[in-house]
Amino acid sequence: MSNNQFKRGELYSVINGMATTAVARRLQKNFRNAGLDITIEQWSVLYHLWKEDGLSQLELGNRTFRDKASTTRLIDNLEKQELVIRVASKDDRRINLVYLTDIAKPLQQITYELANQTMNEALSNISKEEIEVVKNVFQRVYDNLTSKDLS
Amino acid sequence: MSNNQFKRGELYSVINGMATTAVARRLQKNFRNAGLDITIEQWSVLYHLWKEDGLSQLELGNRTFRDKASTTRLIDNLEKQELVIRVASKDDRRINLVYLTDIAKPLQQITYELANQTMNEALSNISKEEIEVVKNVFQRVYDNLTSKDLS
DNA sequence: TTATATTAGTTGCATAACTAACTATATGTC
DNA sequence: GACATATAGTTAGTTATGCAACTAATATAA
Repeated sequence: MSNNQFKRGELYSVINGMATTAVARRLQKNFRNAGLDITIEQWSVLYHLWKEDGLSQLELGNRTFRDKASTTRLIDNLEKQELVIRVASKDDRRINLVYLTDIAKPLQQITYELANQTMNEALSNISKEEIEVVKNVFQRVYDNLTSKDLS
Repeated sequence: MSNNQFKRGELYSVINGMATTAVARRLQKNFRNAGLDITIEQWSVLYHLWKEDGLSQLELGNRTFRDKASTTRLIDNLEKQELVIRVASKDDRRINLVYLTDIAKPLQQITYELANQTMNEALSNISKEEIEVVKNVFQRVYDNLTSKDLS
């Protein structure tokens, strides 16, 4: 086992455990402290609906990197909290289009502010150039692992 | 909301959803294809025990970035699969020391190989310098969010 | 030395993840 | 039109996560 390989193994635990978990936990805590009763997973769905309302469940799953079973239950919970509603598509009745309710709409601004605030804390003392490298590396990692699928 | 801030909000979804999830899923798949019946979360615990056997549950939680409740249940499952055993410390009977069993020990080599192989796939075409930047950024993100705790 | 506080671990409750098997609707082919 | 196939979503089963409240053991302080 070469030294280079071992370093890559170490990187795995860095990537997967540490920083992203810390960011997620802090953002969740900031939501809670602000009296917002939503999870960051629910927020990730709302985030895409604020950008484009009325997406299908499958499209929401693609954009948030979830399989369809996970997406189903997240939307179950969002619907229970009356933040979204499912509407069967008229063109294709297999498809559920997901729409924001009037309860969800005003949450956009406050949650964006909390997310920005959290990222500012997380990324203070980190340069734009470094951020660009991270984004770029992550995109390429994603591409490396999804282009040729194993099944 | 400044343009810079918005970019940081975008970064959050990149960091948290995409690449790390893809790496975790691929590694899990590679374990399964090799006939290994362990989760990557269980592996993260074994990984630290292979480096240093007989850690306390709390110490294992610290090293794998989990709270003590999650650690308890992860070790419950590892114990059910007979991969580790709990031994009460003689010095302080509140403490459980966690030890690898003879079943777990031979898994080290094969899982390291699969992890390295997965990271090689994930990081092909990514330079050492870029990897260093990512590691460094993640360490600083973690430090930024854990030095001054909110509670 | 007894009362109080701290620490390590467990348990209950809720949310979320993935796989595999399932239902229902649409599409394609003969 | 009928049969096979593909697609969107749901459900069952298992594992994992976090918070809060709890127990048991140890340390501190009066």
